[in-house]
Amino acid sequence: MGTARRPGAYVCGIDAAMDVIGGKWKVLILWALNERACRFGELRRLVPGVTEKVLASHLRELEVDGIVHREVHDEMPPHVEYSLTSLGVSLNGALAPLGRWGRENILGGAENTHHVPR
Amino acid sequence: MGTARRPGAYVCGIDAAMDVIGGKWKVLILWALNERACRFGELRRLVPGVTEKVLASHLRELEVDGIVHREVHDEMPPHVEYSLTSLGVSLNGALAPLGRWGRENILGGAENTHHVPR
DNA sequence: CAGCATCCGCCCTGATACTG
DNA sequence: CAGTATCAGGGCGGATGCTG
Repeated sequence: MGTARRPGAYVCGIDAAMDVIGGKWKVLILWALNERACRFGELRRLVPGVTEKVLASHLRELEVDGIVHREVHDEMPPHVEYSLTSLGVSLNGALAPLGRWGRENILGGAENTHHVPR
Repeated sequence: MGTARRPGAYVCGIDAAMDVIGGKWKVLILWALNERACRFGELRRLVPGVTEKVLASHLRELEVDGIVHREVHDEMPPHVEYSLTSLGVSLNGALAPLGRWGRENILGGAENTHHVPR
């Protein structure tokens, strides 16, 4: 993990993509941001179990990889909004079939069609 | 990683799927087996860089998860063939869009349409 | 509120050697 | 050929505390 690692050593498109989404919580972050832009604290609540440090580092990696856009509003108290770039949106689209597969074959329910749980 | 971990703690289908393909070499193994059934030694050559130990453990996890079928021919010398189950085939299908995304957005070429490189 | 700094620990991964 | 056994290392993730 860590943003554009293995420079050119990718064997196929899938392991290249896996490298981008390979963090423990990244797909959950992607999923959360798919609905709407979020602030840091929101994301922390939407991704249950993640710590501040890991969330911050994952967000930074996703930002460097061009998946996530980070917008700083210069206020007090601080206000930062994270949102998907168009690349992030397309990534999420490419992830959708995998999500469906997991829901149908690992889980079993029909719940959780698209959005992040509460 | 290790086969049906986080019992029921999945938040959505994607992280459930990620848990199945979360090993460092698993998608490459899947990709290789998508073409044809393979013996252990073949896989080792088709997945460049993987060690015997890790390949064996990944294959075992994929087997327990119902993705890979392991068939032992009782001969001398030993002969074991690995192939995808129908679940594995469907997983690979769900992985295809992600592979396309990675190829188009991380790599850049049009090579590597589907099969594992030499 | 949105982080960074530091320390720590575990699990995954890797190298090597050996066996049925 | 197809693994297992053993040992070792590293990197990712986790907990806590502090700052602008």
